[in-house]
Amino acid sequence: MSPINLSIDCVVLGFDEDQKLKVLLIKKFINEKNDYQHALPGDLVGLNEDLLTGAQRILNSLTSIDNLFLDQFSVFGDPERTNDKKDQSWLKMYRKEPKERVVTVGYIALVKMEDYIPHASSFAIDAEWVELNKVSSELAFDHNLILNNGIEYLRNQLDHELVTNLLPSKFTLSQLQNLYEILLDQKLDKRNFRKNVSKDILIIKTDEKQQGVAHKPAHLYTYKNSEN
Amino acid sequence: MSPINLSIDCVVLGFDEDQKLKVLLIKKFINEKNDYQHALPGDLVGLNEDLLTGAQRILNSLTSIDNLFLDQFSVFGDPERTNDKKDQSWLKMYRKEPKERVVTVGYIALVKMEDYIPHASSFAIDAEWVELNKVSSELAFDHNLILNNGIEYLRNQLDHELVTNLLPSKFTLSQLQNLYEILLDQKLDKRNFRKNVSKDILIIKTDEKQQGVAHKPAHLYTYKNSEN
DNA sequence: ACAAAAGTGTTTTTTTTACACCCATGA
DNA sequence: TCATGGGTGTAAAAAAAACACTTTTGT
Repeated sequence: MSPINLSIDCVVLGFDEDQKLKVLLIKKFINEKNDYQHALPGDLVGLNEDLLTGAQRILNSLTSIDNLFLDQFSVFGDPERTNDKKDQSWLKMYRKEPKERVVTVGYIALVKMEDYIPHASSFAIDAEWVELNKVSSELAFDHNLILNNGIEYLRNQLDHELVTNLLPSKFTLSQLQNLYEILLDQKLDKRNFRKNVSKDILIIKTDEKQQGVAHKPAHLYTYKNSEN
Repeated sequence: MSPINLSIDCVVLGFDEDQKLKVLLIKKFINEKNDYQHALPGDLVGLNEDLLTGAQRILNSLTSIDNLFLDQFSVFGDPERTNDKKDQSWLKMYRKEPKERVVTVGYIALVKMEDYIPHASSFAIDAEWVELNKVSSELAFDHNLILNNGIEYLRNQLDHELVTNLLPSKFTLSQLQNLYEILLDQKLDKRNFRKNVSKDILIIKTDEKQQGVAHKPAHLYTYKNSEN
């Protein structure tokens, strides 16, 4: 019998029409008085469940979509990570052994927010997208740390395939650049950006153009997946 | 009660006079008939032990040196990873619940082999340095995978501080280059290598030279730690 | 004098960065 | 005709790669 519990916490990032990068947080009560706190969606790993499968299960149960990207980025094993008063308060409500240590594996996902229909899972009273710069600095457990680590990891992993997956199947280069800028939180040079994109043989110019925009319509591009 | 056990496995790399990169493996009996197998040094995490502390403890108990570098690189959580016949045979001898799942965190260390005095820990009948290309493809559990992942991670982490730590406090640039070549398993251009090194203000030329070599003696350099 | 490793610069190529104007459309 | 975002190329700078001969020492 080992008193170390293993959990997975998912940093689920999405972006939407208002051009903000958001993270999916759940809201949960930490006592009987309706006090609540926000947390990353996460849960204990199933007894016989592979970690990636577990991450997918947890993510899917919270977002009901297939993930576009899901990657393990770190383990958080500070023995004190669940000992904060608020965290203990919550654990006492939901876990048989609230004092047992929980080591958690961080997974990061990047999803199309428009595809997402949020529904809160068992102990979550709400699941909502929160702009990154509006995220409380007092998330449950060490979730602020996990979130920051996850974002940093993601920024190092960005590539055209991953990013185009967040766009409609036909997209403009400005949409793509804009998305990179949001994800990296950094302005990019338009001409240099297009020079790079043009070297990627998987990004293909279609015959179509934007319709009904009050300016010169942009060409639409598509990402050619290697299995196509 | 969670039946998931958490362990740490250390990929401890060292190199020595014969200019080979080696990994520290332990040898353990897998039955009563003196059949044995090799494995990475690893053990269960202490109940209340921080992961890095645990990695240091396990490494230290096996090598009796302070580590120069120790970094978490991945988690291995395949529920089947301990189910191989040989592995079960070993687990039956040493664990109360051999069928319980074990999730392991991979740590990588890089040490000066000359400082190392191997002594086998409890269940290890031997601890020895093995050349990388002579490592059995049948290490315990998923240790071949862990080893390969660790090496790849390490190669991406190399820098002058880390590498000079493996050398005597005064070293020649050829020694340094040679060490990079061993670690990267790749030849480097001498002039370009020295050009890079010369840009690093922490690598300092001393007044001394090699003594008693049958060729032009090389200058000795030293690495200036930021705390000096 | 020879063997062995030390030491040294220049050129080419590639990659990255900086930068400004005309175009097509809808309102 | 105007406002809006679309689209385009070149030059400079920086980084990376290729490449060969002379020097100093011990034997």
